[in-house]
Amino acid sequence: MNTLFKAFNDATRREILEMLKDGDMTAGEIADKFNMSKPSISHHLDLLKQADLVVAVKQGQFITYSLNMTVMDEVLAWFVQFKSSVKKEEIALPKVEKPRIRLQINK
Amino acid sequence: MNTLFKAFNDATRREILEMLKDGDMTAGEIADKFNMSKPSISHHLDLLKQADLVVAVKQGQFITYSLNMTVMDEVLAWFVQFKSSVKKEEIALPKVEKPRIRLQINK
DNA sequence: ATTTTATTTAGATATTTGTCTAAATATTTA
DNA sequence: TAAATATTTAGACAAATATCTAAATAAAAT
Repeated sequence: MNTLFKAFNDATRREILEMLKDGDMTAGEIADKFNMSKPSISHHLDLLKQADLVVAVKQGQFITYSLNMTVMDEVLAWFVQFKSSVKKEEIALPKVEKPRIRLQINK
Repeated sequence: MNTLFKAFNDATRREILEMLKDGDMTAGEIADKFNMSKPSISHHLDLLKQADLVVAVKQGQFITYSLNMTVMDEVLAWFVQFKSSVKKEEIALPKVEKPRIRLQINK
């Protein structure tokens, strides 16, 4: 889970994932969409790969990246499981406020 | 989403969330469960609060933390939406391999 | 009123992360 | 075989992060 959450914790990487929803892309095509050096994008792709969120396939001199939905499902499952295992608390009764005004009896 | 993913990107913070599933806890109770200084835990609680994942309520000298499931639902929705908007690709036909052996006719 | 208890804020520091440029690798084209 | 193209690896550096100790704040107990 650690590697997975780390992968998600960056706007560029999340954008890459969003882009890959519409179909596979080569490293170069991905890099062209960003105002960032190719080595930087390469590094982001590496982190996504480490997290198993994407798969890289070498085709000649190109490397095509595609989404791995299996892992996406795992993350989803983590959240669903989390939600379902939350213990419902008794409804907390509203606390009675300390009165700001009180009856004063002067002798 | 940024603040949210940042909050999730730490094992200690995820553990705190898991702990709160079983019921509300004070800052001190939470800190006692970790081998880490109170200021550090306080900092983690602050990030969880910024992400709206927890709510802090001061009760006398104690501060009680509880889960905010609303935001959990938002994250879940993000993943569900992501999944549902993935375009299905045509099934890639297996590439025909370059034959390693071929019929040779010698004159 | 003073001390104790619960918690946070401030400031310092080591580690991790994101980015860059330059160089290396691998493949295709001329 | 040499040049061009696609991509990664290596190394440097600044910014962000997680952690700590010491000090500040605020409420409760003595």
